[in-house]
Amino acid sequence: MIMKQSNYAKIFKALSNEQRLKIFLMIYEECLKSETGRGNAEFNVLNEESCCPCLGTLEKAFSMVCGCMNLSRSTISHHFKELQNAGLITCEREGQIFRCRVNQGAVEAIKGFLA
Amino acid sequence: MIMKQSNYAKIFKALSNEQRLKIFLMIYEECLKSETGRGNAEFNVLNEESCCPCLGTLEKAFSMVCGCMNLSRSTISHHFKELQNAGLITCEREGQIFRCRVNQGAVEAIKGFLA
DNA sequence: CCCATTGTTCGATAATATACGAACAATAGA
DNA sequence: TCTATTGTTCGTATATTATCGAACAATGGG
Repeated sequence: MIMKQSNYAKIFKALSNEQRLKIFLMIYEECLKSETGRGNAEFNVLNEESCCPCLGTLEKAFSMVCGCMNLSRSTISHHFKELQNAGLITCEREGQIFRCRVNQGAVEAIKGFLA
Repeated sequence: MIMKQSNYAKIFKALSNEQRLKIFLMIYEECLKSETGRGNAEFNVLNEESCCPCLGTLEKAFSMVCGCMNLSRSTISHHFKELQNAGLITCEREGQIFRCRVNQGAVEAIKGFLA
């Protein structure tokens, strides 16, 4: 419990929507890959239930996410915003590139929730 | 990730409401106490933001929870149900005693979410 | 400069969630 | 048996969320 209860509630709310959870895990997985330089089988959660067999890099995140989830662009945009508001990810735009990163602090908080 | 995504979404949904999170943590904390035989300062999350300085045992859970949260009994009952539906707790009634337990499987799942 | 692509914002709508009080059921004690 | 307590269920009101499409803004390429 390394964070206020109300903050945990916010994080959990962001992850309580299945679509958003999926998006978050995509980004999380991508971040892991790019940090460790390899795909970690443990995190290949997407292949199981999701539809994104050819997921590239999350730098062109948005369109790919759109492509593989049956949601409109406005909805996806909304979900990205929610994840940002909950402090789970940060997104920045560099020209055409839309770069997403998982917020390490949030990851630690989640890991430390009941630990 | 030791559970299906959709199950995680369910768990997070249950914990996404601040009142319900508080209730869950009360039960969690009580379960820890009774298992280890001592209060663990790390889990005294309730004192921080909550209102239950004299929390006894969760065996008479319901009324105490009611007493220290500003919610009607029907609402509390509803929240308990939600926590049960998400698989986070189990409740059983023994006469007047309403005994709650945290579901250990769910705890493991939460701990294993990003681990 | 025009176009295609990509993301945002707005307004609408349908679905879900939160909460209450009233009525009810089960239980223990007087 | 009557009563007080405790939890459940039901109907309802209000608030929040999820989603869409349309209109818009920014960007890079031709």
